[in-house]
Amino acid sequence: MKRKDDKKIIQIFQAALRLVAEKGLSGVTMGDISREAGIATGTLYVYFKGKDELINALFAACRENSVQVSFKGYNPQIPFKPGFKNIWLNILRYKLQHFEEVIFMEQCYHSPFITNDTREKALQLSAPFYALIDRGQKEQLIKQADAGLLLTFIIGAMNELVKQTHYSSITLNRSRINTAFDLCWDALKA
Amino acid sequence: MKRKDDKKIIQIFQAALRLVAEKGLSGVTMGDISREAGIATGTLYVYFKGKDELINALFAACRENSVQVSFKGYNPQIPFKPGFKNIWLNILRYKLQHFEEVIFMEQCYHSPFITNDTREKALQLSAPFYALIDRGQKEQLIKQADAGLLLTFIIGAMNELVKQTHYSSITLNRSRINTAFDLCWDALKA
DNA sequence: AATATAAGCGAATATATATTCATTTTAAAG
DNA sequence: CTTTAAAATGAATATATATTCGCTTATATT
Repeated sequence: MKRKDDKKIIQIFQAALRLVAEKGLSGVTMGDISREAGIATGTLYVYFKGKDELINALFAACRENSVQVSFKGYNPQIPFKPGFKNIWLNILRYKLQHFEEVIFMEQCYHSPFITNDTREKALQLSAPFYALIDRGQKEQLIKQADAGLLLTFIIGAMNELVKQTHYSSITLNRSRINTAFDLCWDALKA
Repeated sequence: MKRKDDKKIIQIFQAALRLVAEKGLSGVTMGDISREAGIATGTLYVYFKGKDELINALFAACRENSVQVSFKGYNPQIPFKPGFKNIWLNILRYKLQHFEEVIFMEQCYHSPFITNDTREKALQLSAPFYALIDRGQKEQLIKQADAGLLLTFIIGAMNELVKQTHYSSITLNRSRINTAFDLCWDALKA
């Protein structure tokens, strides 16, 4: 007896991510994915019921992974601003290093592939971010505006930064990163 | 003899926009578009050589239109901040009223449909925005950071705001709009 | 009003893509 | 080492989609 190979799922996911970032969700076929992953097309159907399931599983995996990474090293003991910056940098680093995920998630949001259930579950994972904003507001450090609005601002700006960085191939050096963070912080601060 | 009908092109474009916003670029077929536009599938090919040309033409039209609208009412005579806010509001209004275009443009960017040529031309239309930032910097009103970075911030935050508004169906009332603008301005101001 | 010319049509065709399945390969268990 | 069950394969099939084309309809021009 042979066991399903977890490594193969990762191969499949990475192949799909690479291809979607390059050609968009509309331009990627099951055949493309299998070729890029170095397996036969039929094998995809051993791991996933079909294209829908594959895309939904990948979407969920990306979302979970990204939330996990964001709070790495976060400790509520340390003061808000450095703690916030740590998270901000975690997210930025992650998105720069996993550019394909940024594009994939963006493309997915308006595709018929993603089910409402998958969407819902992704949304629920945002809770820690709301809690973070809440802390900053309780400490009177950031504006008393709707947390959703503030998060929208932070994430929207960062996503666009990551995309612009990727296309322009301007290297995002330390100075540029700090400038970007200052823009973000000045926007938020009370 | 019968002439090609400009109104029909608009019908086709609007149908395509509606469908892409709903189902994503990957989920929209030529058949869908013709049905939604109320014409026969073959007629699409009277107006466009094929799907590629249709998508590229729509992309270019959206981009031109949005730049046009942005600077409506702008007058370099009036002080920078209200002039800037006017433009910011123009863009926000436009994006809220033409949500399908926001999604369509986003989806297109990473699709194999859009040619490099189309992409290039879209980029060139950004010149007036760079000029605007330049003015603000010369007047010492906004930060002396790279203009591309500042624009990225403004546009990224706004796009996300528009999307979040649409999904959450939180109405963006005057107070919320002003809060959002303040976030933006506080980020930029010197 | 007659004619010419292009738009408009949609079923038929060509093409691309997802999915299945009979067969082969792999590796765990006895 | 043999057996066995599941994974892996990829050509074959089913399905979906883009595109074409012979024909009809509309309307400018004479």
